[in-house]
Amino acid sequence: MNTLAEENYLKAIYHLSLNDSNVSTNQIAAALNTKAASVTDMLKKLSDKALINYAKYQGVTLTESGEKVAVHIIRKHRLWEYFLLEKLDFKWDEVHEMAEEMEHISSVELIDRLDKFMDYPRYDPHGDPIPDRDGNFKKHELKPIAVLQVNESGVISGVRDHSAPFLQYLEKQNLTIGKKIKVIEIIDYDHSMILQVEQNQTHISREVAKNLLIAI
Amino acid sequence: MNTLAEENYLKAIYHLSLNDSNVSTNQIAAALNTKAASVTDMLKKLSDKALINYAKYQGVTLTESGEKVAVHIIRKHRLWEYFLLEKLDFKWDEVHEMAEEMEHISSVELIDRLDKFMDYPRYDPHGDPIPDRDGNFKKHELKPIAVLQVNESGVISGVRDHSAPFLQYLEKQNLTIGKKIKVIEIIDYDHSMILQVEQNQTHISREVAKNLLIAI
DNA sequence: AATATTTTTTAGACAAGTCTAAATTTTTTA
DNA sequence: TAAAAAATTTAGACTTGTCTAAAAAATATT
Repeated sequence: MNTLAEENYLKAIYHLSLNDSNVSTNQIAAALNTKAASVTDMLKKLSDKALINYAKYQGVTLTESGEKVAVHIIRKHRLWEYFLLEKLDFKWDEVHEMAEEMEHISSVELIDRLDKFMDYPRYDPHGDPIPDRDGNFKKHELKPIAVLQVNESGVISGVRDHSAPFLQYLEKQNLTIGKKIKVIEIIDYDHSMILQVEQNQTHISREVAKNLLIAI
Repeated sequence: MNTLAEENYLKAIYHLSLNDSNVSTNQIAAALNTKAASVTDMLKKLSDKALINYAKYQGVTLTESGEKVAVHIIRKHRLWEYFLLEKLDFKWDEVHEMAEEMEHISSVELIDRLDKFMDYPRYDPHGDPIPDRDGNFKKHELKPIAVLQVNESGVISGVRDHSAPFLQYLEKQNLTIGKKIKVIEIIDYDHSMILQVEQNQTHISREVAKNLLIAI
């Protein structure tokens, strides 16, 4: 098995790979809140274990087996998040930190039974897809609200920023998963947007519009 | 917070304290499958953190705060065991290993909600009492079947050995928590016992009789 | 009570994972 | 395209938790 540190590196590399096919040392260092030198050390270890493709100064990609490990960790993370929300009544901004610890529980049988216990949920509380036991899942086709034009609408289906402050803000604005929104106005000056959400209108910054995702 | 290693030491010391008020370095080493020298090193750290009372060559006891930490870990362990058995349908011989990992999940709120979710169970699948959130629980008054005389009976209420092989053996012999047993005969030669369990009779060794507990 | 045995501690070493500071490579810019 | 800047790696060090071998203390034995 892999150590906790190794698992966290693989997960970080996986997430970063979604934006850039080749992930740099500095990106990983920033994601894990550590120093570039530490990352280099770990990349050698992961490379020795054939979990990543690594050439000095060239950045990294996950190997097939590295990706498999990463996806399984993400499966565990998202299933535990779903459990915390659905069964233990936590709010969507509270579950991430706990799931960060729980995702490292090793038993495969445990996670398969948890999956069954919850009747095989397909999406976690933040709208992210939950991989099945074979690692398969729909990479969801979402786009940020920021790309919408005036009068266009969509259904809130995910978030790009998973931090508690952002989620708490969304909760307060009633901008939660499943809600239908429509763009009423886009302010030229700062590209902020006025949205119709159910009976109310909300004014959101471009920053928020870029981090809130709707189904295509 | 305490490290994983520290938590495991505290838990081991707690369990050993139930038999001997003063716990020795070698006992801890045996319990944790490590070397006496390593134990000495850790005892110094735990002593520095005021979690144990330690004087060279004299063995250790837990301080009040050390015991509090240990009991909370045990609370987590037993609640997770209960969850695995009741909600995920694992068998009683399968839950211990997983709970060894899960007991280190740190969130107190999580464990309190898990407790509520399961409606505040008082005993885990092995008959051990589950401490409440304040660390209170009935230290149960059980005795091994080995102390019974012929014709005496009791209700199986706990085990002293929590290993999977022992539990699997008990399961096969139908000697599970809640079953009523009666001593039919004690063999002089090896002190093995013949028990009546429901409609059947079972012959158990003295070894087994010492590790199977009944309510007083 | 003196010696032998067992238990415990100390000393020194190692692996994992991290760090700072310096060196090297790559990329950018003038 | 050569110098400057940024990114990355190397070198050496530190912490945690572990180990083996040797020393010291406690306990048991004769």
